[in-house]
Amino acid sequence: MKEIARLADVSLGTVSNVLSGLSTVREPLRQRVLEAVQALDYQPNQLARGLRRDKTNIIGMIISDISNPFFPAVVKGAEDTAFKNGYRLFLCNSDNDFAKEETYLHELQTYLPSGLIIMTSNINGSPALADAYRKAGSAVVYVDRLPPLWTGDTVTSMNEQGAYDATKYLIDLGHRRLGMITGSSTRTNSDERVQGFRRALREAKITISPEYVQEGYFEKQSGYANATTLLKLLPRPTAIFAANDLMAFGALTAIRDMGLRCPEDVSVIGFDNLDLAEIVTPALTSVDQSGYQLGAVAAQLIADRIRGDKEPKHTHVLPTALKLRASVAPALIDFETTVKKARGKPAKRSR
Amino acid sequence: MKEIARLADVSLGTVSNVLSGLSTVREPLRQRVLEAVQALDYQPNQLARGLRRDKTNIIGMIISDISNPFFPAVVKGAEDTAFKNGYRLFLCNSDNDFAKEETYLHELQTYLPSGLIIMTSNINGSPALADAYRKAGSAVVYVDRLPPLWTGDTVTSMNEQGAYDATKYLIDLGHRRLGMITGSSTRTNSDERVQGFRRALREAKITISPEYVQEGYFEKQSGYANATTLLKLLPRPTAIFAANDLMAFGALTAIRDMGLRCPEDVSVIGFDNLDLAEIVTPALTSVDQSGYQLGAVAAQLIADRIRGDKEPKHTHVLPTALKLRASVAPALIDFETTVKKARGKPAKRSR
DNA sequence: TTGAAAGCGCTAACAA
DNA sequence: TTGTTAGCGCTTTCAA
Repeated sequence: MKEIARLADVSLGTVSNVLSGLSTVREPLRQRVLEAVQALDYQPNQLARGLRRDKTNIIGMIISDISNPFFPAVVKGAEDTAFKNGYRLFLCNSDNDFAKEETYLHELQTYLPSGLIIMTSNINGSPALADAYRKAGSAVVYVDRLPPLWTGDTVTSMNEQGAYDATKYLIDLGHRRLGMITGSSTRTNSDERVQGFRRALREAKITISPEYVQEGYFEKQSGYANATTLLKLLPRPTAIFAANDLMAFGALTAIRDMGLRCPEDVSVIGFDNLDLAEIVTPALTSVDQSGYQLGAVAAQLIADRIRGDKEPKHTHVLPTALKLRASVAPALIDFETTVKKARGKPAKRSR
Repeated sequence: MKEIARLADVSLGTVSNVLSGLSTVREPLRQRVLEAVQALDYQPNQLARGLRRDKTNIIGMIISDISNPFFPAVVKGAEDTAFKNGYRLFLCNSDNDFAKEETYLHELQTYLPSGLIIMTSNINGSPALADAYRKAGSAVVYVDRLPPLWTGDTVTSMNEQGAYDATKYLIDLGHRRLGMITGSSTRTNSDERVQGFRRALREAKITISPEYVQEGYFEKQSGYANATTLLKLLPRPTAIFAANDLMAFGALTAIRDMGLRCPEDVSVIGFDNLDLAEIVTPALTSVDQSGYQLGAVAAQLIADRIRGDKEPKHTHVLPTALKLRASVAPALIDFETTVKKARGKPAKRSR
């Protein structure tokens, strides 16, 4: 910057004013400065600028597991929107390791980012740290998974409704013995999906015993293992709703490995509508949520906050949509259940 | 930091010395400082530290497309290794947009990172910028895709050999009419895979006309489109080698959509050995490359460089391995070709 | 409208 | 062994 000042024969302050675009610098001077900037291929030192301004153009984004194929879309949405608004997205992958998440959270803050987008790996842990960001003047948004204690801005999908829609679809096709593979119970999005599943059952007056809802952890192997457990239950479920696509993929493999067929013997629905849902065989029916939108809305929220939005709290909930594919078929006429009903009803009446 | 100095009743310099761990501070003082650090939950301002030290603990990583499912493994490998060495990985996604890559490259540099790991989106563009990093004292490694003009450290997989192995495997199974879907020609890794393919053909004295090698761009749709083109050729290829798994997935769909069967009518091999290669139907035979290792080696290279490694140039080339799955079958006895040979040979002799 | 100068939080050279 | 101080590159008063 000194060099520029020398080359353009102005003071440091003038160079700064030109670069900040803010001030009232006379045109000839401005030109000289800009030429010097060009000539020297100057880039302002963001470290010094940030130190002085008490704020950088960084938006930090913490994600819990970059391997989960749902996340890239979220990152892309956040990235695009942040970039357009002049911010740079710095991604930190916590690898589902909460200690790592804390380290990143602590350290990232000392880079004085303008904002923080966080898909936490532990909904019980971070709000205190995130609050420190807010106190320091950074905008914070939780995305996808919300710690109950968090009182600030959030962006999520309609998890409950999406799960409800998927379950209702199965019920409408005649399925009565439904199984579900949930995500980890430390994730609110999983809980909401379970609630949607249960609401649909309740409305249809279907009761299932607890072992028909198995807890997984959002990964393929977990879908495989839990589907295997579900399919060994008697009576066997005719349909499985998995809380995400990865687990649904695992379920498809489990079904095949047990000598069963999807959808003839067991229907499967996932959640996320990953690109791959179309590729697997059979193509997977899935609840679509827009990861891109999730990220884009979060980044926009931060940009707005920085520009002075003072609303007490934004709570964005984005719509989902059921994508119908080949992994679901109508339930076969269910002899066993029919017989039981026939036996059961008189018994009920006789009370 | 001032507060700490006050609380521990020492000077700023002493606090700094304790925090840097370097100096000879008497134990009682050291304790007082550390207690104060605890009490105030102090985190050093990395902006100020970086500005002063002329270097931060950031390793920047630029990837061209976070949606490509091969990349997360690379990122994870880099992340783990960087973190263990005390560096923080900041990821920038250029979205295959070279202008964006340039912007990130320019701006990231002014954060004075210790290192830069780059999977470029354009092998012709960035070495000049990357050289600026080296001049500024940051270690730079190119991963996966290497600009020909780059003279520094690199980490890649054995693309040529992997492709050779895959092709030879097909040839050994009797395939003679082979098709290939390449990646974009601006990527060196794609070129190397084409070379491996051609070497195997050459060694087996198989010649194919140019239209049996179609140029794709590493995405699923591109695999679909190019496979469709290949399968319309006469004689139809009995096997297709795709330069990555995503394109191979597209090819599988194309085969099905044309009413053909894999592997009975057409065998398919991909490259990358994504997790999903096991999930698709039929399970995809693929050349495995370790993304995790690619990233880990790159990050280690940077850590070593920062610690003073002065070797002129490191060129790591990691092994690949062919993973056999259901998408390949032996070639059927090939009547058409046999007839041609029978006709051709006498003709040749008569010359 | 422009220039001079203080200071952001930290490190490192030097003095005590 | 500890304290003092200059200064990293920039922004932002304030004065000219």
